[in-house]
Amino acid sequence: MFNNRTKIKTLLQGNFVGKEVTVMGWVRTFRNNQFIALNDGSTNNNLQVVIALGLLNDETLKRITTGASLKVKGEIVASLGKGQSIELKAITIEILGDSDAEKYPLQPKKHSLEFLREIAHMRFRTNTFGAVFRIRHSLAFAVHKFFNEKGFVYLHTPIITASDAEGAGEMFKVTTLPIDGTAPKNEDGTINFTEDFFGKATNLTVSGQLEGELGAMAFSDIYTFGPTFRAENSNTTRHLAEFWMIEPEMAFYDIEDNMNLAEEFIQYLISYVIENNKEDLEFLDARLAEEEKQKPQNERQELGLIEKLKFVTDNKFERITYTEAIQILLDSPHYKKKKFKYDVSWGIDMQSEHERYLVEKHFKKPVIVTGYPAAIKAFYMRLNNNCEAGKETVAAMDILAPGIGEIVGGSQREERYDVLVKKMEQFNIPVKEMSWYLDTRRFGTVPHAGFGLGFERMVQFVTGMTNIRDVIPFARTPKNCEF
RNA sequence: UCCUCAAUAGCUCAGUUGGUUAGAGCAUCUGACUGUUAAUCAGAGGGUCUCAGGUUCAAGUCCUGAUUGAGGAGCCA
Repeated sequence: MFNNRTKIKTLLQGNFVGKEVTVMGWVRTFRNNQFIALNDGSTNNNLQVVIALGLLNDETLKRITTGASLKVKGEIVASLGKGQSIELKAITIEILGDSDAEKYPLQPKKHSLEFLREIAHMRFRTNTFGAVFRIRHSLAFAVHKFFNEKGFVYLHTPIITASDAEGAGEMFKVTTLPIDGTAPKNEDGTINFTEDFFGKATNLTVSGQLEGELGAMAFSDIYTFGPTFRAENSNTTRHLAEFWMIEPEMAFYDIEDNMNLAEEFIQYLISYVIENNKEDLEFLDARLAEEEKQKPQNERQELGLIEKLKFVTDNKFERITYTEAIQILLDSPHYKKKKFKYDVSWGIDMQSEHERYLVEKHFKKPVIVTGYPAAIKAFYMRLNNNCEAGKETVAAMDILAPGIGEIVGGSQREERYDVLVKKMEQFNIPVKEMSWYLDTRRFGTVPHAGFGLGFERMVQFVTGMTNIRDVIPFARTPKNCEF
């Protein structure tokens, strides 16, 4: 029986002084042959275990090394030392698992994030990653809580898909055919997929949106939350080959409703973490402040992490149209001094530098941009009424966050059958293969909208971690699929 | 995929103009120390200088290529 122990979080929160308890955890440091900093992952804080002189023989003392796992029975007492309010006076100590100090990679010192990434299987045991992944959990839980409270249905859209019409980037192929060149071929030399497992070419999903729309046409409001795959050769701090995405889809919503929901959603998620991960946020806040100190003054963030999060929950997001955004850029001193690498004019797909300027320099808070040119956005986005010829726009919305860039991409969907089919033809989408999608527009079509939120980018925003590979347990990126 | 930069002890990094035996802090090991806070003090061990070529009397240092990593760009969430 192991489960009669008390978690360290519980001990530090409650009033246990004078009580006898059993704790289990891993040694973070062992000082003076007397003080163990024990951590069990329930909280960022350690419990100090005190060993009285003579309790253990020398041989056992030597086995208490960084990383070893212990079972300690003892009495909770008010701490004599200054760094903590309570500590555990050990009665018995059992070493559950030794940790060879010469080989254990984590030392009681600061490690670089790059090094910890290489030992991702061990990095959960550090303060930083402990905090990051407890927050990641809280965010995931809050996602379900938010939508459940609003009556949304959690829909599991497929991970293996035959639809290649989404156009959201390169896909990973899924097949059971041999890859050594002996796969069955058609007369023209292409692979004969009718002999493949599914009888057709299949891929890992790049988005659950199209299937999500089918659900919304019955349940009114649905959301998906699952893994998503992109085979792009992207080497950046904000892209992964395997990531998690949340895609709500709502019937009887227009673009305005969509924006309201997305804003409320993001603010809810942040508030949940502020309330439930106070210590983890405080740790990350201090860590970030320390890092900021290393930077030259003009590159430093104005707000600390917690201040930034509170600012986002307490203030409305800025809402502007694409046309207004372009005008702001054209009027900016930055543009007039020719500091943009890429030119600005109506119709361009805004570059990172443009989005960063709007969010980080001009507004200094999350910005929702709507009404993008139809030509640069996906086929399913609703064409706006009364557009000037040659300046057609769609009811798209992107939410841009400081430091992260695009955190949400969404739109009101094109519900008019004729307009949608015409759009698909323009975008070279095979109308025939997509008839299941078009059925929603044939039978009881309604105005509807939805968006996709990159979960890891959200975790980045909340934790202040600058590299997306540090907010997912085991990052999959080009040339990297360890563990 | 493109651009820039980097790779030296377990980790973080120094290594001068190409020159003799490649250094430091932390970690580890040995010893001391029983109210420590990434404990402290004394001593010791620890190197295929990423890999493959090349230039040179001589390469950690210069050149070419590869690999890996970081930052930026594109693609996007």
